[in-house]
Amino acid sequence: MSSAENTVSHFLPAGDYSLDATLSSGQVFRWRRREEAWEGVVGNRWVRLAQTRGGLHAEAMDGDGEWQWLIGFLQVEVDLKAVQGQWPDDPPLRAAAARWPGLRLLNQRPWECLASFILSSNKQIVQIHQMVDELCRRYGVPVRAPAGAGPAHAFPAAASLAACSEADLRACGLGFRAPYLRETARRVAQAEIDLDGLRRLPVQEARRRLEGLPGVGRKIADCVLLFALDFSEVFPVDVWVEKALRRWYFAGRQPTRRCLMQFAERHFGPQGGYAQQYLFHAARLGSDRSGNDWPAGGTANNELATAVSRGFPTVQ
DNA sequence: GGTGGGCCTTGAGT
DNA sequence: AACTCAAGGCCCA
Repeated sequence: MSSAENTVSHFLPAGDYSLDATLSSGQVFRWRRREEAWEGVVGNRWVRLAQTRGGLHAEAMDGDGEWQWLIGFLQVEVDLKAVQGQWPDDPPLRAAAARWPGLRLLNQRPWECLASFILSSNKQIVQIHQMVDELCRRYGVPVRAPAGAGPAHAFPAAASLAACSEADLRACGLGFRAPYLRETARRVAQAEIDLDGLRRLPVQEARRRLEGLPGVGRKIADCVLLFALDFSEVFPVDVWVEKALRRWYFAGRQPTRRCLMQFAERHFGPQGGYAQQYLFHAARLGSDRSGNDWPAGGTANNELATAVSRGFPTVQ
């Protein structure tokens, strides 16, 4: 029992969980690192997380003693080695798994995930943080948190954002995304689309319905399918992942974007989403300011990785 | 029917 | 102080 500020503590065993890699890997946009811990809000609960020996230390406000809301979000019970065992055995994935042990996919609530990624278009991660924070501060329900703690608002309900004017949303810095978010919020609030119900559909149909929402194209639909709707095979291709694929799997060739998508779908398999997260992390963090590429000493690795895609047509 | 380019807002980084 | 660029979507040729 923590002595501070009426919080309760819980230990989540997980030998291979990297809080730093997971919470900073661009899946979620409102976690804040404070001292040696991470603070955020899951649903309507404030929580502080810290890496400890053999697992995670969680601290929340007094509750009913149930922690499933957090266990489910963090996916601590997923067997990471088993997931990686379903990957194809290729050098970039091997190297990424070795360099970022414990990088995990989270399981987000669909509405928050969808809304956040509508805001992500053509924005850097820090800017997405700012937009989401401002939306939560203005339109999110306050949640109980220790005095002076990090974010203390739930993510705004769809109905709350649907009730905003476009100008209200632009005031949060959304720019041209404001009307997209407003209209999508309206459709969700009025049950014109059932986000949770998409889980029961074939992936192509779920994707098609998401792409029918304004501000949602293939990339953002795929993020929601993977990060919130349990479609573990979905492989979102953004600019970073596209760079990674071209560099590490198609060195010296110029595949079309469509070709890359087909290769990814075929090559990475039923746990392709997890593979994508590692490649994304590697592409984004793996090259330093001097321009050195990753994996280090990459020539041999690149040749091996390129061999993986050898014979795969780069046109059509 | 698929592809490529311009445009859309904003602010952080340089 | 400009200027570029950023986990894209949309519209058009």
